[in-house]
Amino acid sequence: MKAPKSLYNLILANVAKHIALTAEEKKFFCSLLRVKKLRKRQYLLQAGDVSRFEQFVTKGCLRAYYADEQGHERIVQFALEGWWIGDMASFFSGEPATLTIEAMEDSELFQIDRNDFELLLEKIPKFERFFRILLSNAHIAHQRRVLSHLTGGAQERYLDLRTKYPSFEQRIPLRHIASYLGVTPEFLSRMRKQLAKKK
Amino acid sequence: MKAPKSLYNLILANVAKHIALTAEEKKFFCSLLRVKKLRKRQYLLQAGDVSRFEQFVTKGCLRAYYADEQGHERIVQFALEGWWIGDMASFFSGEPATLTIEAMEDSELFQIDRNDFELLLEKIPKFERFFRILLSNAHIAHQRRVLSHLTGGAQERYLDLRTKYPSFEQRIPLRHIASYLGVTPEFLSRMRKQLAKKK
DNA sequence: ACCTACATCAATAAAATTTCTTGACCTCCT
DNA sequence: AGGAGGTCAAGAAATTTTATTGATGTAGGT
Repeated sequence: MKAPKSLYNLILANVAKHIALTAEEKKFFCSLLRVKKLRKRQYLLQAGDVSRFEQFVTKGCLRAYYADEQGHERIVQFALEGWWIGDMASFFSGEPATLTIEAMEDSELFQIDRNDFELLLEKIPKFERFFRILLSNAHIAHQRRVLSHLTGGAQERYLDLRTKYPSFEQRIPLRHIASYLGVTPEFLSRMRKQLAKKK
Repeated sequence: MKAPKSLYNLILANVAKHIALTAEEKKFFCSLLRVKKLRKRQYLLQAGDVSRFEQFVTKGCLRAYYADEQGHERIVQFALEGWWIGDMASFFSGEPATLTIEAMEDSELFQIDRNDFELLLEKIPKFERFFRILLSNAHIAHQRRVLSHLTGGAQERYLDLRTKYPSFEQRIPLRHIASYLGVTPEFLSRMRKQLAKKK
């Protein structure tokens, strides 16, 4: 270990939500993690590069987005402390990433490398379960998002986001929230004004 | 070719300063180049990563520096349009880079990859000469810099820089110039005040 | 034909960040 | 003792990034 203990506690607590590890196992797991620091606006991953890591955020705040040729960005995920983020597709397949991941604040992450990841699953099969749960949660959340786009209006999505993640508004620039919601920053700005009036 | 012709002209002109190429050779050379775009503050290379490319700046402005553990940066090179930049040590040896290279403006580069570089030298041996000249120029400049540190004061170095590269002051933040000169930004600021008074 | 829900573009305002300058006070060298 | 230069803290200035607003447009639903 070469990171302060408290950081490991954060990720261990995250793991403990789904599987129970022995002291030995915890130690082994932590030994596979490496710390990565990013400055604000720095890319963790750029579309086109291969993603060799999955990561867990211990500090800061990142966004993952697809960018089309015209430079239009569609944000698909935010990640704050305690969240996992990465381009799974590229990580597992070894193909170039389609996602770009960028730090929105100075951030710190734990990274686990593709090989160590395999090693981990081999040594501690319980992690299969852990990552399955992670993935399935992500999948469910994704489905919900798609659904909300099909059924509801932007205002509804905005309110949902606000109640579900109240901290976002304080930490994430509005234009990024707009991109996440699938509207323009201008429109989000107007929506907020509306809502403020009503109350 | 997939970049506008004028960009190729810039790099071809640079090459032509030292060696003459046939149309065929030019075409081959250009075919090995790939375009890389960087946003302001983005790293081209981070200390610790392996540098797989050498690059030629077609737009923007970058700096290369060593950072010590305390985060102190010592700038060793600036590169504007028409300059080559990279961590040769890492490029040739395959060892992790000790230099960090960062864009100071949104920038565009041509990159040539290690393998293609070898290929180039093999196919067009004239490039041996070209890169030798490049290297030796860099070497000479480096020697001069060391010398100026041993003999002269900071003011002298500053004035030299200003006459040699007048454009620097307009494009490069003073604190970077200070770092390049080996003084603190505060001290540089005072030196400038002094000089302004005298004239 | 007329809403509603949203987009675009341009201008401006407001906030945040980065850069530069200054003052006060060291230190080392000769 | 004086010159060359450093550190730290505070402000001022410049630049960049974000957010807001107004004007105007479009597509789909009723």
